[in-house]
Amino acid sequence: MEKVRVRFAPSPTGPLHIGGVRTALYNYLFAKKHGGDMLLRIEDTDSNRFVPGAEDYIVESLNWLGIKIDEGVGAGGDYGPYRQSERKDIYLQYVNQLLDAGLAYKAFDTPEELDAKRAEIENFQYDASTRAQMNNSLLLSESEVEAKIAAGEPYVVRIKLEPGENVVINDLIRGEVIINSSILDDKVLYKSSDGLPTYHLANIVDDHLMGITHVIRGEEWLPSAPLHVLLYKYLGWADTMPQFAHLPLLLKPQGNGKLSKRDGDKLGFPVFPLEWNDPKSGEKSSGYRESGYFPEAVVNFLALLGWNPGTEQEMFSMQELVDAFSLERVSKSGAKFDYEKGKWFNHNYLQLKSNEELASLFAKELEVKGISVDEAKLATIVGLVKERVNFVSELWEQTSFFFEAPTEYDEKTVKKRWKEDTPALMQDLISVLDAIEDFSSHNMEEIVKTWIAEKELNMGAVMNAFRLSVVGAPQGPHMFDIAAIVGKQEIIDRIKKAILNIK
RNA sequence: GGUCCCUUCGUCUAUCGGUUAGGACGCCAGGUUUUCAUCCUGGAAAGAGGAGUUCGAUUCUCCUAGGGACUACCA
Repeated sequence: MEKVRVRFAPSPTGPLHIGGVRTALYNYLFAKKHGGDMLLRIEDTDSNRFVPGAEDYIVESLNWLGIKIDEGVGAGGDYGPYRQSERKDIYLQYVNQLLDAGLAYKAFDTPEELDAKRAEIENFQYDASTRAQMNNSLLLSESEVEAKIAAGEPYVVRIKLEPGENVVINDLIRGEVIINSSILDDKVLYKSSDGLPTYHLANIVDDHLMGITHVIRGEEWLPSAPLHVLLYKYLGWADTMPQFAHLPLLLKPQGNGKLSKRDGDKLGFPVFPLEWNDPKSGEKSSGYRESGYFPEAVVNFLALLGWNPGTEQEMFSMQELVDAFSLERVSKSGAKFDYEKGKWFNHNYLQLKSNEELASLFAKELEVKGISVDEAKLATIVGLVKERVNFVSELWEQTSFFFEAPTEYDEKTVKKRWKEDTPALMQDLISVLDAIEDFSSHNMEEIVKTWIAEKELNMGAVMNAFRLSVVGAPQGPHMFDIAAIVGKQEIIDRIKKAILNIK
């Protein structure tokens, strides 16, 4: 079997969105599963929609996620250039081939004329039934055409489709899809205005020239797949046409429609892998990376949206995904994006990180707050609370009391746990704590518990008031672990402060 | 409107004619705990509707309904 070659071919019209990321991921998994190559091609044939920075953004995103590019933009290779805007001459050659073969023609209709036609005729379509009413080379003599072009009249090249043919697409996910060519229109393949082809032509030419074996793309391309099949045929490449797989779409969690770039942060979660600052509008959109997601979590989460291994395993490393992946197990229906599940994945990956690794990430956040803590100590603290959080950014609210004394005390808890005799009790606790030499968690616990037992005190009354004094709220890890880390003097100070300030 | 694709718990999904329709997220309850969280245990929760094929349909076929995509000199 020939070597598998797949491509991810985004258009640099803005940041990559999460659906595009999944398409890239599935391409990558498929390629690696079969020992093949993953190419990155930039489809910048629409000069009007080009956005500066988008290409770098795409490369950086894939890099962050661990989707490695074997060939193409940012990686080089023997089939370049990999930017379509740099391949003008190549496309022109095939445009001419189609023109010469009578499989395409030049059309001079202006956008205004086309709009007028669409307004005039309901469901107007530029095809075999209407092209005779239009302004194109099929109706003009060669010299007339040349004269128009010489006069600088812009034109487009349209494919000349024959009606009544059933075009069969053998989709690896959907099976056989049959579409009649009569419903297709004479799509524009090339624009003289900028000398660039449209997606359809560029895509087929590049996939062919680059030896692409499998085209794995979003379902939005399914309706134009027959056009692509026909183009392979027109260009004489039917024998080596790649296989197609149209992926189900990622849908909005609520409401209707597919997830789109324009959703930005409106949905309450990022739709981009990395933060994006729009150079035109100045608008900033959040990214998964900046929101504190681990790339492994994003990859794992995305992989399972539309694909499943057929087993009950949910946690997958990239390598495990590669090993388990198959297009047969990609589902056919669109998947609503479930942000909650994404958080759960991040939670799980966070648990897998070492305390030291998390501490060093957390240290950066503390630095911003002007807090510097010994890394070993910080690792201990993180270890105590990490199972409570989904993100490193949530660590602060779980640990702030390790670094600063509470400034207020949770009202409900005060009402419930701070009774008339509590100040006296806390005063006694201070004496007990003050007398402890080895202020380790275990030793402290033994001494305090013995004291409680001997004095026949109420464990809950002591411990809850103790916690309220130190933490300010009814939460947090084991009380003696907290106390050992915070240290004797500070603990005593906090209890004193609580006695003075509560009520 | 037209064409195509799709349809199992709220969500992601398993099931490739015979199952008490399974798992996960989320939700609820109970347990553990000095608190909260974690954790453990349990629970509620699904085959869109209608025909047909079959001894037997969630599974195959058709119709209806619903959802989605496409319908640009955008990709």
